[in-house]
Amino acid sequence: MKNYDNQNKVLLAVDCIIFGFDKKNLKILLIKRDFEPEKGKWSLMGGFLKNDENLDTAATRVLNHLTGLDDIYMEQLRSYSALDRDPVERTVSVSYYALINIEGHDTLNENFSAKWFNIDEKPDLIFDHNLMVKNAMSRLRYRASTKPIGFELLPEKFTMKQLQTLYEAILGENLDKRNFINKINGLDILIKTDEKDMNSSRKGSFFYTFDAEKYQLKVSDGFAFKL
Amino acid sequence: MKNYDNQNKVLLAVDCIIFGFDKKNLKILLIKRDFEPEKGKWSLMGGFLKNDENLDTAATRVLNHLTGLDDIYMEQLRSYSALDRDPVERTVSVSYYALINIEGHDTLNENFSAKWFNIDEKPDLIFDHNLMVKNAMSRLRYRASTKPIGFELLPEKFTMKQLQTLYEAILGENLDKRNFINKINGLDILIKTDEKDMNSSRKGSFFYTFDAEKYQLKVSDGFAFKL
DNA sequence: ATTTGGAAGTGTAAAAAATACATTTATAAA
DNA sequence: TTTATAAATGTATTTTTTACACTTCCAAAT
Repeated sequence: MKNYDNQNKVLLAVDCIIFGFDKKNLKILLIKRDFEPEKGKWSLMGGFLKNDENLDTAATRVLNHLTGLDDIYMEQLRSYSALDRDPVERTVSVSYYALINIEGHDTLNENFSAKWFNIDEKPDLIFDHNLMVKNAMSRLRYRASTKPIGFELLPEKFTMKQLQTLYEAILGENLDKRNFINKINGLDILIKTDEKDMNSSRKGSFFYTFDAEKYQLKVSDGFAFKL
Repeated sequence: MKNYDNQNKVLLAVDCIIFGFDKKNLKILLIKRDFEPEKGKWSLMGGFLKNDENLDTAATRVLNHLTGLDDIYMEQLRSYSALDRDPVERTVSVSYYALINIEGHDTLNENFSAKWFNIDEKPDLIFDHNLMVKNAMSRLRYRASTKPIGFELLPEKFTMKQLQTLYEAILGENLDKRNFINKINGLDILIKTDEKDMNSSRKGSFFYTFDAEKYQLKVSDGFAFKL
């Protein structure tokens, strides 16, 4: 047998839910369609799987094409295969989410009309993209409580307040400042620098950095991140 | 624009990780390939997506084809797309897991050489199916602790011991009998029948049933299953 | 009728984790 | 030097989780 004859092939796409954080709000990157159908509506950035790449590669390519960024945290979510999900042609799509530290990396490919939206001000999207975003949010919430992926969204140096604000945005609830700090400090994976952010207050607040090496060491000693 | 021209199409398959429980052991249903390549090796049950069905439908069809069963709990897991994962032809596969109450439902389609294996006696599988099973186990563990899916694997009436044995098999660890019972009873979603299972001991142990209605009511009141 | 063996059934104390909560401190600007 | 404002800090309480051992019930054997 040389190949699987007479089986239906299908168009396979990837769609990226791109999350970012600007020190205050959790954001999502969307593009405005400038072609039919649904011209003028907002959508996720996507692309078709090519014969010479796997899905992770395709998702990375699509993200890179829009943002120019490499080495971004991405994770496959799930497949969407409703028969009529794309009115143009039957297409199955696999969603991925990406976490971007917006700081400095806000230069987007001009060929797309892309825009960052606050997650709670997201416009209505085409096809089943609203559902994809909803599912991505729920995965993000889960992941953020079991892996320190939150740090992917922050600049190298961040304040406790920024970290807490980010987690509040992800979890969608307010957290008690003292309990939050106690818990984070208990994890023992942050380094307190001697620099201060003087923008937010007169007193200034210390910058921290995430200690990836220490984190990895702890993980290999059986430590499991749990926020 | 009528369709997406010049884009590569791909074969899309579903592969099913079929879990069962026989009152003692967590099991997985595998089929023996009677064609090349890898003839004689064990594999997951799978099939190709057809043009007129979505992935859930395809997975349900594949499962039904092998077991004759309908109305089985299935959940999509993830996609596997390595370029060389199937030596015959480039194929992307979406894995699903199913939970079957083996009790009485052990008649399998004779056209496949299918066999139930204890999960810890699983043979080596073809392609990337070992990885699929590993990932399915980890999803099963997570789901079993956040949704009462364990009950899908049990017959309508079951003893506390059977339920505990099942959860031990899923979680891969021994649980304290009293703590387990206290926790389950605390959930208040079981009905204690006045029948006893006289097979396991002279004293006999009471049968319980899962109260799906009560569970649904509690869920809509904001209750979240957490074991 | 009595004994026996073995799983079923049951509760509590201790430890750990999560939560609720209010005052002091540092600094720039007025 | 006063003031305004966010940063920083600790503890008591409640809830959850864990550890742990004896009694009960019944069929089978005597």
